Amino acid sequence: MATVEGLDGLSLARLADAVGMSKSGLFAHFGSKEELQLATIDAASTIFDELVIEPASTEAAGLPRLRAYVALFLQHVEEAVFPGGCFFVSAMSELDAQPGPARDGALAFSQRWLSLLARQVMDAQATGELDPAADPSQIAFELNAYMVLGNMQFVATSDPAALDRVRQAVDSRLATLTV
Amino acid sequence: MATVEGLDGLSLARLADAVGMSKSGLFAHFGSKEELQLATIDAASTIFDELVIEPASTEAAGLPRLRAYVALFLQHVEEAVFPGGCFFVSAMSELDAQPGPARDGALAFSQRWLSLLARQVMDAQATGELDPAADPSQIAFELNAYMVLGNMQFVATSDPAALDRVRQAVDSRLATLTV
DNA sequence: CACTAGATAGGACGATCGTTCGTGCTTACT
DNA sequence: AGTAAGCACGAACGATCGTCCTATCTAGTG
Repeated sequence: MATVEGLDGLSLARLADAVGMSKSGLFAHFGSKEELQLATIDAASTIFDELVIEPASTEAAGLPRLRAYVALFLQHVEEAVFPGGCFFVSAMSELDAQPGPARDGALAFSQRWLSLLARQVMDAQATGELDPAADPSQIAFELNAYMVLGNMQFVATSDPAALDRVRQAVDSRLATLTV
Repeated sequence: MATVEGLDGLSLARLADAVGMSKSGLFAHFGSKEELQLATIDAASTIFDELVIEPASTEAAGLPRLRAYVALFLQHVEEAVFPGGCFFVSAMSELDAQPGPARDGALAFSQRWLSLLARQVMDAQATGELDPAADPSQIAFELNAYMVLGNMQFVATSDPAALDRVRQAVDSRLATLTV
């Protein structure tokens, strides 16, 4: 719900109704709306780990795992695990100009995701799969950019072609780095 | 204000206070909050045109104008014309999962922006500046992706390095297409 | 069985939301 | 001078917001 209405636009009453609880009963579990938002970010983080990060870890470090990250990310967007697309794209867009614990939590996750991508680039360089002259952080930024925009376009248009653009962009970018 | 609090999070009372009017006096000009949001999108569209699109039209069609689009976009982000970054990145992120006239308006602008970028790629191909084998829409997608993510990171971190990443990404991507 | 801790419900609170109404003030035209 | 139009205002509306208080129910412990 937070990916559709926003972390702030989601109200206690609607959430309580959705889970079949009373507003006060739900509220008692968190104590404040901000705590609920932080718990929501934690929950989304866990889901993302389970659906994207952990499954990719079965692939060999380097290029295979990097491609698995991209494929699993796009899959979780296309399958509408979150109806409003990637949770952290929604959250960062909403919170990026609003300092506070919620923004810090979402930002920390985004940076962890970026560093995971960068690490796979580094590993791919170490194994000789990718050009060692490239800046891993820069490549991670570019690949993530494709995924973020593709996610937004897919949510807005429901057109899987947006995700195909991401795949092609990733492919052609990695091709320029293949030795 | 809409780029910080969101088009929905912005309330009539706060806006009226900010412009030194009464809530009812301001409201009378629009008739409903949705009309205010649509007028806000129109106003932001005009500002973007004046600061980014029109100034770039003095550059020659093709590669020079394409680079001007990127440079002016990054400039308007860095100068915090909108305190929450590019208005349409904020708007699309908030509205992408909420069908309605507001989303349609923001989406239309985004697609116009993308088509402007794609047209410059086509012109650059026609003038022999860029590889004619590339798909202009695909290149526009990739360049816009850099700008969108760079915008989000800059707003969240206030670190101009995010915009430098965009510049480098654009440069290296265009370099692969230079004949 | 008595007692306690925890979860949930209902109800109410003050604040704020978008919206409506009635009114005074200014401006411009007859 | 008289009048109509438009603008801005204060006040209030019902709805919804986050939050708090209190009561009820259940599970587990002695």
